[in-house]
This record gives sequence, structure tokens and C-alpha cells, in this order.
Amino acid sequence: MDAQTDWVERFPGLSRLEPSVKQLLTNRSVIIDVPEGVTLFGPKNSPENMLFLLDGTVRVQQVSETGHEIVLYRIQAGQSCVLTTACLLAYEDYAADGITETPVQAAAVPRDVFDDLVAQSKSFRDFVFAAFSKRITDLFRMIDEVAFQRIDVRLADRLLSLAGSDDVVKTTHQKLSVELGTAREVVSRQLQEFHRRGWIDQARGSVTLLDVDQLKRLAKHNI
Amino acid sequence: MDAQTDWVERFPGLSRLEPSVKQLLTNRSVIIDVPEGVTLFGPKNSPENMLFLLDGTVRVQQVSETGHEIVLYRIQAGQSCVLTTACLLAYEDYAADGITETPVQAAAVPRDVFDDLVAQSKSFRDFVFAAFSKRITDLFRMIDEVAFQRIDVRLADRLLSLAGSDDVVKTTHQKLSVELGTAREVVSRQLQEFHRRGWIDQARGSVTLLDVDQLKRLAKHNI
DNA sequence: GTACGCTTGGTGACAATATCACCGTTGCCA
DNA sequence: TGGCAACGGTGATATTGTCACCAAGCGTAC
Repeated sequence: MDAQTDWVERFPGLSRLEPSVKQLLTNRSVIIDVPEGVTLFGPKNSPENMLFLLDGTVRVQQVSETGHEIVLYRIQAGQSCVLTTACLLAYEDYAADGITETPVQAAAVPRDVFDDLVAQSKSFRDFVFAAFSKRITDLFRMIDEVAFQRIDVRLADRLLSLAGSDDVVKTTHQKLSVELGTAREVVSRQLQEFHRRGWIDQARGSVTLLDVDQLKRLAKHNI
Repeated sequence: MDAQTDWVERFPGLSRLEPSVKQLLTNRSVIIDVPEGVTLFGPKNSPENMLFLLDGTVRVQQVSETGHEIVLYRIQAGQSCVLTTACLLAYEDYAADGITETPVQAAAVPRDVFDDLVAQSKSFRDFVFAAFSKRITDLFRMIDEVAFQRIDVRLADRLLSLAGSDDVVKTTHQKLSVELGTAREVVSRQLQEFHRRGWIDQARGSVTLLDVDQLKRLAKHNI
């Protein structure tokens, strides 16, 4: 496949752009490949480019002054880093990192090209504002969950969204606790309870979902 | 004063705009006055205009499915509702309301004018993206606080930021609990503890800060 | 005025979650 | 093989949230 020339078509929000704008995007962007576990952006590491994810996942998480960590959201293939990047450009003093969770392929668009596109194309503006809006509503939802949702509900929800098609989650209790912004012990105890109810199986570094329906019933809302 | 013609000058981020852009803003905007306690925007009440606050305060808060409420942020004079408005335009299914906390004067800019401005003016783009970025970093900070900060620290912090120059906070325990997304009983008990330490005085519907330094020492960071 | 009802705030019991200290197991690798 | 770090389990305790209920303050209708 020729990622360099046709990547724009793979973005739902970009495929409707005017041809001249697509041309600008493809001509002035560079396709980059990044291995897993790399910090793409962060307080120490402000990027010069806007990234459009073609493949893989970027996890955005935050380290508190107290040393606590919490996962804010993920950027999937077909989405852009506009939001986090823009924040980094505007404000230095915050501690969110973007870390590749898988090998990632992305199109890097320089800032000035990005600005040109926003100026020239109504469709591109709509894309950018929609991306911002989606993130912000997600953050609103997250605040609601952190503040008011029970931890068992949140854990069930997260297990469901992290599970592969084989219903297995390859992760440690420690990492799950960072997903929710809670303590490892809390996750361990909740997983024990889920196991006692026959909903999951546990092994070192992995959780197997046995009763997805029950987990969904606990998590209720949209997975 | 002639708000209709010179309001743009009162926005730090807008005063540097090109004259023609300022002209467009003033010509196509309408100054509105809104009394206290009015819901400017919300899930039931999607606005057609972007608001630029000239005077007063808008409180943005959220009602959870569980019935819990939490204050997300405030929009002060000199700031715009760009973010929340944009979200409302893009996504219907979220429950954040913007409520005037004081009598408010604002400039209402129609959506199409807003879009024109973003297209035409680099300075206006910078203003808009800076507004988005500030809100998002604030939301990141808020997630951190809700997830990891002790409730006494958050309460002290909030009392300090809500207090007028006379060091009095005119509010009820119930409203303070919504500020923090906690329960009224928790606020009552923390305020009792602050009172026991001689940091505050209490009366029905008001809290008087007696020892601002101690409160700041507890809250530590930037007020 | 008085009675009523709503708002505000106080309290105890209990549940859920976080924190701390510590332990045993597992797997890696020098 | 031994040491070491990562992983997960556990009990004790602190903090915060929930529930049920009560009393005082305040406004309003009568």
C-alpha cells in the first residue's frame, strides 16, 4: 500500500476535503513509523508536528504531583493528536504524555501547514473542531466517572473495552489501576470479587473474561 | 460606555486583531444582557451564537446520570464560550449547562461569522485555539484533583478562590459540595474541622475566612 | 402574630475506597 | 543457582461517600 499518497482517504473526516486541500496535506506531510513504548509528546518533549494516526494506538496519561497516574484517553487509528498537541504548544506546565501503545504509523503535518489548512478549508475546520469537541465531551464524561462512578462499574467497563476479540486482557493489576486512577490493591480485590462470581479468570499478567454479559450488565453503558 | 462598538478592545486576545476583523466582529455581533440564574446553554438549549463575556460570570456544571452534580469551570469576563458552544453544536448527548452566576453582558456572534473569522484571521485562530487549550489543560488538572487530591485540600482551595475581597464566601454547604463533586455532609464536617482550627467562621449561608495563610498552606498551589 | 413548610446544617452508623505495611510467588538473568 | 525485581495477596487503618434522621432558621399564607 502507498501510505504516502492515499492516507487522507482513510480518515472519515478528511475524505470529503477539497482535492486541493488533500493535495496540500499529502504533499506537506511525512509518514513516520514509531515503535511501541515511545513517548510521542509530553512536557519535556513538545512536538513540532500535528500527528494523524494511520495505524496503532497512542495512550495519553497524566502524572500527578503526588505521583499518581491516570489514563486520560486513547488516540486510535483515524484520529488526530490535534488536541494534545495544541495544548502542548500553548501551555508548558502540564504533565500529560502521549505514549505509543503499539507500533504506530502516523502522518506528521507541520504546524504552519496545519494553520494554512484551517484557514483555507471549511471541511478541515469542521474536522478539527469536531475532534476538539469529541475530546472535551469525553473529558466531561471522564470527570463524571472519576467523581461519581463506583470502582467495580468502572473496572468492568474498562476490562470490556481493553479486551481483544478473544476476551483476554493482557495487563497487570498495576496497569489497570492506572487506567482508573486508583490503587493496585483496589483492583486486585475487585478482580478477586469478579473471579468469585465466575465472571473472569486470572493469571499473572492477564485477565480472561468468562461472562461478558454479566460484566456488561454491571458496566451498563456504551462500551 | 459604548459596549456595542468597543467591546473587542476589552479582550486581551482580540485587541491585536486586524482592524477589518474587528470591524466584522463589532458589526455582526449583538450585545445582550442576561440576568442572574439563567441557563445560557445546555442539552435542552443549544445556542446559535458564540458568546464573548463582557461582564459577569457563567458557571458550567454537569449533572450525572446518578443525579450528582459537579462544577466544571467558570467563564469570566474577557473569556468566550467557544468550547462549550462548539461541543453543544457537535454532540447532543451530554449534560453540561452554562448558568449565569451574576448578571451577564455578552457579545453574541453568529456561527457563520465565527467561521469566517477563523478562516480570515490568524490572530483570531490563535485566540480560539488558546481558549480551547486553556480549557483542556484546566480539565486535565481537574481530573487530577478529583481523582487524587484530598477533600480538605480541595475545599480550602475552593474557598479561597470563591472568597470576595472581604474574605467572605456567600454560599451554602450544598453548593460547596457541588463545587467539589462531593456530598454535603462531607463539606459540613470539613468546615467544622476548619472552624475548630480557627481558620473560618460559619453562619447560615456564609463562610468567613479568618486565617487565609493557613488555608493557603493547606491548599498549597496557585490560587 | 402563628402555623406551616422548605432550606440549611448537624449527627451517627455504616459502606466503599484509599493508604500503608508487609508478605509470598513468579520469572528473569547474571 | 542465587539474587532481584515485578506481580499479586492480605490485614489494619484512614478517608470519603451514603443513608437515615433530626433540629434550627427563615419565609409565607393565614
